[in-house]
Amino acid sequence: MYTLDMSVDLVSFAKALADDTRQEIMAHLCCVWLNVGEIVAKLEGKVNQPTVSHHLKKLQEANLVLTRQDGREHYYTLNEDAIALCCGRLMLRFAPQRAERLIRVEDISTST
Amino acid sequence: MYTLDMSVDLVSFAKALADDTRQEIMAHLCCVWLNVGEIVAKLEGKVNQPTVSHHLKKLQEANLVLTRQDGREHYYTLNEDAIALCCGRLMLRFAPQRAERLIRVEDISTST
DNA sequence: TTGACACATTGATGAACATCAATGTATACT
DNA sequence: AGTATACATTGATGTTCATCAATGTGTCAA
Repeated sequence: MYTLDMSVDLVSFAKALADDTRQEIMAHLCCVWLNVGEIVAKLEGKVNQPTVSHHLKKLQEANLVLTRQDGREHYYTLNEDAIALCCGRLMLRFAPQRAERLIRVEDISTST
Repeated sequence: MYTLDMSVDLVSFAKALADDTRQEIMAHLCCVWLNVGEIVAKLEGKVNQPTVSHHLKKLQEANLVLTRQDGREHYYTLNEDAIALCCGRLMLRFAPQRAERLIRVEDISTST
């Protein structure tokens, strides 16, 4: 059962997702831990390291990534629980008649 | 079964949601048809009519609202199908290990 | 401790965007 | 035809934001 205190408001969630580079980073972080250098490499010159760090900070502020430090290297991965919660709440709020057919409503808090 | 041609890419979807006023308008349009004047009234002076028209245009470009004209009045409501599709695809892409427990995967296109 | 490495932070710059007053356009009424 | 209504569009303005070069901070290795 998800509770509100681990949540993120839906505007912040949308803002965190509202950038092409950030979604590309997120796709690379799905189900795997990568450090910053590896992420920069995956982006193949599209952006530089400070830009990646900037986006990682934004994602962290939105609670969409988990962090682990190992020596000098900082590893990131997606916070699937938070993402699934936000997606579920988005659907409940803006597509409630579809949501009731698609998702396990009892697992998502319905309070605003 | 949803198909890709009615879809919206997930960055555009997020950008459409990435504004406080727009989400407030969307909340008012959930499961009900309202014309522009009624939406302006619901916002209680927060923004003016041109701003509401601007946001409605953005939502329409993102395919998140349906439109109907009746005389001089233009009515809007949420496009729940498109919203549910985008939420489902977001979950499949960024929280796949949660999505497989929560949603009817067979109803959502998995192609990129 | 000195040098190299991994990453974060700062400051500057240009682009995207929300907002509104003013105006345009289409519809309805008389 | 003429006026009023409902909404869209335009142009201007201030803000938010993505990006990068330069620099700072912490960690490892010799």
